[in-house]
Amino acid sequence: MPRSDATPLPQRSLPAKPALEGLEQQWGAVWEEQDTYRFDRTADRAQVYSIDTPPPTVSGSLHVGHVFSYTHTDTIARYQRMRGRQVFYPMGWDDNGLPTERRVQNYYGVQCDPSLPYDPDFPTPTPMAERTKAERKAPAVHISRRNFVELCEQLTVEDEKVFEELWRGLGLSVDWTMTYATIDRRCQRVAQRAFLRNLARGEAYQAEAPVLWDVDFRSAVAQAELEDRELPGAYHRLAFPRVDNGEPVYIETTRPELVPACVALVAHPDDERYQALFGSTVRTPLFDVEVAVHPHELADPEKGSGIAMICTFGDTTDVVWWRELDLPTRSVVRPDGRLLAEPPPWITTEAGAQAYGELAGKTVKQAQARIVELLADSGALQGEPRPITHPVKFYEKGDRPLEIVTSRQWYLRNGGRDAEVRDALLDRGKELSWHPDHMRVRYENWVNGLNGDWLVSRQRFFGVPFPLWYRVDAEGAVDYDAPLLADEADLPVDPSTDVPDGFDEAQRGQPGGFVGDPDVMDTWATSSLTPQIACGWGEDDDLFARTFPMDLRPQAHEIIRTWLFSTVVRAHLESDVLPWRNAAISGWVLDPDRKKMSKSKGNVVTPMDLFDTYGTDAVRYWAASARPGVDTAFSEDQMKVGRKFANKLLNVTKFVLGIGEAGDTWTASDPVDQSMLADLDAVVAEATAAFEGFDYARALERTEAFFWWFCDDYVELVKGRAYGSRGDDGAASARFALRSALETIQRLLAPILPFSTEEAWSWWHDTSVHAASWPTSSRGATDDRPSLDVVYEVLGRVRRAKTEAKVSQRAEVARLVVEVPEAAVGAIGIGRADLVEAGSIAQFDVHVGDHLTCTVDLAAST
RNA sequence: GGGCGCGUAGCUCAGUUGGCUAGAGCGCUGCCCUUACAAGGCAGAUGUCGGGGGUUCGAGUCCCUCCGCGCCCA
Repeated sequence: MPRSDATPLPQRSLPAKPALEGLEQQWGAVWEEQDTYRFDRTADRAQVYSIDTPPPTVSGSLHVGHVFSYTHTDTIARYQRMRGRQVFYPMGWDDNGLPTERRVQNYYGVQCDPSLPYDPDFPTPTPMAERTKAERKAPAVHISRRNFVELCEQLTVEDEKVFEELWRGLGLSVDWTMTYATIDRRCQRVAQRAFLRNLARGEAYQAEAPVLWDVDFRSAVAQAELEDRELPGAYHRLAFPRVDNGEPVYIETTRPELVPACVALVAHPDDERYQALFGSTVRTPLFDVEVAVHPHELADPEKGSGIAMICTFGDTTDVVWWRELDLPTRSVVRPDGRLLAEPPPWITTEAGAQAYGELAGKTVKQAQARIVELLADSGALQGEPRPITHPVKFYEKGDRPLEIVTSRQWYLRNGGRDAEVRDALLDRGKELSWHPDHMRVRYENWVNGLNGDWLVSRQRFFGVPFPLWYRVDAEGAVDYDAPLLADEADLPVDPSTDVPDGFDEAQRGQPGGFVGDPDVMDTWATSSLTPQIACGWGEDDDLFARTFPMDLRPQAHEIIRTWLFSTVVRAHLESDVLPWRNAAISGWVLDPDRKKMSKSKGNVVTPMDLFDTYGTDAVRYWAASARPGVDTAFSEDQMKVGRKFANKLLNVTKFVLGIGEAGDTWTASDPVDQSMLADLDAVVAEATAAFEGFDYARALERTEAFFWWFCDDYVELVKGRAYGSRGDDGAASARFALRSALETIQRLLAPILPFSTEEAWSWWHDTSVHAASWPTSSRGATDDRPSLDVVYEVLGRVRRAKTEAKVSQRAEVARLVVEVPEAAVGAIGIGRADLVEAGSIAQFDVHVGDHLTCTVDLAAST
C-alpha cells in the first residue's frame, strides 16, 4: 500500500491565484515528512522495481547534464511507483579515485607522499580559496597517505551535500535513507569481498607485464581509460648497419629516443625489399647493439620505409611483437618518464655508453631532442625529420603521452584474452534490453575490440586497497606468488595499517615478515559493483533477494564501455546473471551550437539558477522532452514552454474545480463528453505503452497534445453547459467529464511535473498524486462512436471569422450556415447546442453538402 | 579507416507496418481584457523533408550512392 494513504496530506482549498513559486520547497518538505518515496522492504521481488542509479562524481561540478539524465530516470521511477511497484531507488556518491585526489590537492594545496608517517595532529589546511595571494604561492605540503585520505573523506562529505541539495531540488523520488558512497566502509567491504572471490575462482590474477603508464600520475591505466589525440610528430630516417656487410638498413621512427631500447627490426613477411634480411642482424646506431630482423604481418609496408624498429616499448604494437616474437625486454624509460640514469647492461661498447650518458636522466622529450643531434652528428640520421600528425595514446585525464613500462599489476578476466568469456559477455549484451536498442552495438563493438584483460590495480592513494599482503623472505625479497589473503569477516582491511594473521606490526617490511599490497583498485572495480552494493550483497541477504538482479540501469552512452560493461562482467562472474534487465541510455546535453556542454568552454549553466528562474517542473519538462538516447540542445525556450504548461495545469484545475461538483453523477451522459473521455482513453493507452518502453518523451508529447486541445477546445465548448445553462443533467455530465479528465491528466503528468501536479492534486485530494494509481483505459474502446472532429472544426471556423473581422470572440454570430457531408450531420447535431453557446450563435442552419463550409454572419455591432 | 546515430519551417523537434493538402511548440505578424490563465487567449504566414539515383500506383518513410555533423572504436 502506498504509505501516504495512511497519513492524509492536508487538503487545501482553491487558491485565489495559483502560482508555481515555492512549490519545490513546500512539497519537498511534505514528501520527506510523509516518506512518500520510502522503499518497503517487505515487498516481494515481483512487486519491486529496482533502479541502479549512477553515483555521480561528487568532486566534479554540477551541470545541466546531471539534471537531464537523472530526470529521465525519475520519470520512470515515478511511473513504476504509480503502477503499484515498490520502487527501490537509492542514490550513491562516487567519491573514490583520482578526481577526488586532484580536487583535494588543489583545494588544500597538499601532496600525498606515501613514504611519510601518519601525523594524527595534522590540522586541516586553509582552503586555497581563503588564502592570501602570498599564501597561495607556498609549495604544496607533503602529507602521509592516511592524512591525505582523511582530507579526501572530509571534502567529499561537503561535496555530497551539494549534490544532495541539487537532487532534492530536482525532485528525484529517491529513498534518501539508502544512500551509499563508493569509498564508505560498506562499499570497500563489497569491493574487497568481490575481489577475493574473483581471486579464489581464478578470475583475478597478477602479472608482470607491459602496461600503459601515465608518467605524471605514476599509475597504470586501463584500456577503457585511453583516448587517442592527434599530435604533431616526425619520421626520422635512421641507418642501421648490417652486421654481415655493413650496408645500411633504413628505418623510419617517430621515437628516435627509444633507439637504446631497440630489440629488433621488423618487416612484412611478403615485402620483397626485405626478404633477404630476415634472419640477419643489424647494429643499432650510436649504441652498437646487435638486433635481428624479423618478419611479422603487423608491419605495414606502406608506412615509412616499410621496416620498423621494435622497442620495449614505444607503442602497443611493440608489445605484440615483443610477445609474439619472444624478444628480450630492454626498457630505458622509468616510471617517472625519464630515461635510466645509468647505461643499461645491453649497451656494451664504450662509445655506446658515452652516447647513452648524453640521454641519461632526461625526460623523453629532452632525450629526443638530444639524440636527434647525436644521430645527425654520427651520420645515422638521413635527411631532415619529416613532420607528420599522428594519433597518440593518452590517459583520458592525462597531459602527457602514455609510456609503456613493465610492472607487476592485478588483472581481472573480462574476455579480452579468452574467446569463451568474450562470447558469454556478448550473449549477456543480447540478453539485456537496451533503450534505445541500437546502443547494444556500442557494447558489442567494445567487447569485440578488447585486447587484454582488465587492469584493476592503480598506483594511487584514495581508493579501495587490495586486501592482501605478501611474505618477505629471509633475504628481504617479496614473494608475490602466494599472497596472504584477508579473511572475509575482517573486511574492509587496509593492508598498509592492518596486519595479516600470524604476524605483528613490527614485522612489516622486515625479512621474514610481510608487506601490504601498496595499490588501490581502479574506481570502476568498485563502481562495477553498484548493483551488489545497493542491493546489499553479502550484507543483507533479505534485501538482496528482494532487489537483485535489478530492473533498470540508467546511464549515459559514453560509459557503456566502462561502467555498463564492467558491471556486466562482475555480475556474470559472481552470480552468472545480468545485473539488470533493462539499460536506459541517455544522450548528452549539447550547447546551442551542438557542441558538448563542458566547463572548459564556459557554457555551463548552473542548474539551481534554472530552477529559480523557470521552476523545477519547467526544467524537468525540457529534459523529458528529449527522446531517450538522443543528444539534445540546451534550450531555455523549452523551459519557458514547460513553465507555461505547468502554469496552465494549475489554472485549468482551478477553473474546473471552481465550476462545481457533479453531484451524484458518475457517468457522462452527453455524447460530447463521452467522446472526449474516449479520446483521453486512447491517450492513456499510448502514454502507458510509451512508459513501458522507457519513452517518457513520447508519453509527455501525447499527453501534452491532448491537454492543450482539452483546454483550448473541449473546455471552451462545454463551459456554458457546465455552468448549468441548459439544466442540471447536462451540467452534471460536463462537470463529471471535466473532473474525470483532469484527474487522469494530472496522474499522466505526475512523473514529469511532480510539483505542479501535486499542487493541483492537493486542491481536491488528501493523498499524494505520487501515491495514486496510474490511469487505465477502463472505459474501453467505443469505436462506433461518431467522430466529433467536425464540431471542433466549426468552432475553429467561427473563431477565425471573428479574428478576421477583428472583433472579440464574445461577439455574437447573427447566423451560422454550415454545410457538411451527410456522414457528419449526426456529429453536428450532437455538438450543436454546445456550439451555439460557445460561439454566441443566434441562428444556426445546417445543410448537406459535398464538403464542410461555414458561412459566418456576424451581428452588425455588439 | 571501421561501426552507430543524426540531417524535416528562422530555432528546437514530432512524423510508428510506405497512404489524403508534411505537423507541433518557440520565434514572427495581426487581433482580443472572453464566468481559470495577459507570465493569457484566438488566429495567420513560413518547407528543395541534406543532394542524386532507384523500387512502387504512391517515398520524409524502403534500397543504393554522395555530402555534412556528432559519438564510439582502430
